[in-house]
Amino acid sequence: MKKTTEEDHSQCTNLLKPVRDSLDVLNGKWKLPIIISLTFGEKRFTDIAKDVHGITDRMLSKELRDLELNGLVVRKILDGYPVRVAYALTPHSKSLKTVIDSLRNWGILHRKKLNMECKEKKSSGQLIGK
Amino acid sequence: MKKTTEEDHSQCTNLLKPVRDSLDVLNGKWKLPIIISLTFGEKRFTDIAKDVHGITDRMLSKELRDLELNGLVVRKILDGYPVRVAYALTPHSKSLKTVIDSLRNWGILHRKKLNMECKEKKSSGQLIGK
DNA sequence: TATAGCACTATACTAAAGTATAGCAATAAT
DNA sequence: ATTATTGCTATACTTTAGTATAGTGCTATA
Repeated sequence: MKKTTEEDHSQCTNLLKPVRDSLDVLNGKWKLPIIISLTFGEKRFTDIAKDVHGITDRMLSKELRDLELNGLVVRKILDGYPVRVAYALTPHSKSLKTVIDSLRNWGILHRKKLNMECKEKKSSGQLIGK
Repeated sequence: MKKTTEEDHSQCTNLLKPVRDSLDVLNGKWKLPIIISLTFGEKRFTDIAKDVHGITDRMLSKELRDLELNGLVVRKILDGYPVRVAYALTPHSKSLKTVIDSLRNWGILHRKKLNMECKEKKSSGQLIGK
């Protein structure tokens, strides 16, 4: 193994910095799922909740506020009585498409790998606990 | 706004499921940064710590263990005295490259956007507080 | 002999993320 | 008249993530 150089380190920092900027905005269990739900068109609170299985109202409410503050979601008040609300993506959050696609593809790959390992263990009798 | 259909919902679920699989493995502030550090070659504990600015030894130790369990990192014991350890990516974690690239690109875009907003506010005198 | 590096672990703590449960004001449907 | 729906908020809580600080046994270097 060759020694880590200053050169390597600054190259690494260059890649790291923008990735961390992304992670700061997208962190947590729910933000990307909410955005994904909205990629299929603007939706109401309860419709998002139905898509994003397992989220509580409190979390959905909080995360939508966070996303709005970061300019990733807009809250639209639909005119008419009673007042209804819809959430939609912004052009900025639409640019997350490639991020979402790459995570989707990797997720599929990862699950495939897990299944393969599971089969291997079964056939060699190693399947003991977690 | 058209009503959310069953069709839409199952399409959404299809996209959501693998993304959540990815997020489950990659969640938190440190996992991707650690992996990024290792994309520049296998490294020792303290070298990773230098790249991933701000991480504590405890976190690094814990996250490396997690990543190892999930098959994203291998721990190599280098022979010789004193015993030295190096961490390296696996083929599986190398397949995260597209994920990392897309996050990097989006991070750059996001920061550009923030800077623009900041300038706008300055020029219209709205820069108050956070 | 002293100091620093390596690869950690231990203990104790704070802060943030997330859950559970309930309620509310308005309207719509039965 | 009753119940359900919508889009939330409030309170209280648990769990997980992350920080701070110290220490260990070893070796290499000055």
